[in-house]
Amino acid sequence: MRSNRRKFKHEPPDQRKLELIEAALSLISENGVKGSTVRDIAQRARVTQGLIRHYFSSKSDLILSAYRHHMEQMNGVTYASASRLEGSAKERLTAFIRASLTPPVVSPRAVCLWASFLVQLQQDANMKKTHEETYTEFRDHLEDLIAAALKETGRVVSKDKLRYLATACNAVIDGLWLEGGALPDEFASDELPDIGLNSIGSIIAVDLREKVAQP
Amino acid sequence: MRSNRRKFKHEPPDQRKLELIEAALSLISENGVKGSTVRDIAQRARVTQGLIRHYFSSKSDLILSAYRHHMEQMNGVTYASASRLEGSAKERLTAFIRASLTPPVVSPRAVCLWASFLVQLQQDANMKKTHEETYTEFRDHLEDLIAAALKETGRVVSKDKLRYLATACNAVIDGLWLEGGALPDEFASDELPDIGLNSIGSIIAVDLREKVAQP
DNA sequence: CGCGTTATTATACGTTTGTATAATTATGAT
DNA sequence: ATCATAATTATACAAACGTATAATAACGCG
Repeated sequence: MRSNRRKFKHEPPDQRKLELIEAALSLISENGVKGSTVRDIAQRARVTQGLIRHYFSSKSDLILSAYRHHMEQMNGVTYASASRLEGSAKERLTAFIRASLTPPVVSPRAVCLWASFLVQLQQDANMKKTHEETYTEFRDHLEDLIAAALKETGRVVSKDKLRYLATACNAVIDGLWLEGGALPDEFASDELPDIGLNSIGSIIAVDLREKVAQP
Repeated sequence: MRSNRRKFKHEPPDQRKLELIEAALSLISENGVKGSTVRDIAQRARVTQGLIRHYFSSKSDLILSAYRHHMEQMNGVTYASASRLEGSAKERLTAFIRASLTPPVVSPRAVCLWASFLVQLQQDANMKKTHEETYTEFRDHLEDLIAAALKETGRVVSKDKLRYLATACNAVIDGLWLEGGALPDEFASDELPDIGLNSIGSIIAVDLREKVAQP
């Protein structure tokens, strides 16, 4: 009897794992975590469902891996923008804000993923831990950049005041990020970073507006 | 033979319906939409699951009703704060921002509900319509208040500039709302409206501070 | 080429889910 | 008190779900 079995290729384990994670993320952004079944995820990755159990001990294990991967990617993009610059503290802060308010960080996908994962955070202690780590990391990074930018202009602020400013700036970034991702058609391509730089500039009293190229 | 059947009381239909909606909302804020089964919802409302089908044609009908109820309530609280004031435009804008950044609008429950519903918006056309209506309503309300406050100080801005300012202010409110709800322990009771009033005041160049408050 | 290993497919199982329908109880009008 | 009606409970069912296990095909190594 002829075999009806699907043909398949052995992929390097890390690559297959990544494919499953990518399939999971794209589906979760569309249907949420509970709305993304292991069968759906396997189908999108073009494998059969049993394979998921071969690479991940359970569905929630896959979800956690996908969450970590996504957060690392988002934060990575943002941090890289600020750290590869050799310029002034003000320029690094500007680059950081700009990266936070530009695709791929700002995107419907990212907002939907954030919303989908939020529900799980309440129930999965491992995810909650990952969340707190990445959030604190981002917030401290922003606080350092603000402190450096203020110092650069000769200003010294108390620890409390610095925390206050970082919280406000962080909220502005989050808000713009949220709106930009939730309503992608409402904003012109440069509008979001523009609003962000102006607003944060107002809050910390540092002019972050980027000048037109000098003659 | 003695009946094992549960005793029950007839409730006024509207009240029972509201109880089911409240049970649904509280459960959705904990477990998401897909994570809240009709059995769970019925149990929290202390009725049996069949009753849900008696009041709602399907689960998604109940979800839509719950979403509408929640949004009306949130917007209602905010609008009431600004409209019952007879004071200046600046005072009304301040009250509006303050209400948007104070419980019950700011709360873990509200943020979780927002996140849970966001996923459904992509798939349910009725919910999407309700969403766009309530969002536009809020945003226009804010824009009107900003316009009035600017006019009060003798300033006139273009339509585009006004839209720009409203978008930025809206984003600040959203961001602070998000952070306040997601991290309720990070903020002292008056910190959130304080940051909001300062930041928005900076953006539109109107001093909204009610007292000497900045640390 | 043959062979062990493991990546992959295929099938099966028990539970939960939304929905449908039947059976009963409470309530208000007569 | 009785009766009709609406509210509520109880039960049933097919589909979908996460998980477990068995079968097979691809691959690297001798």
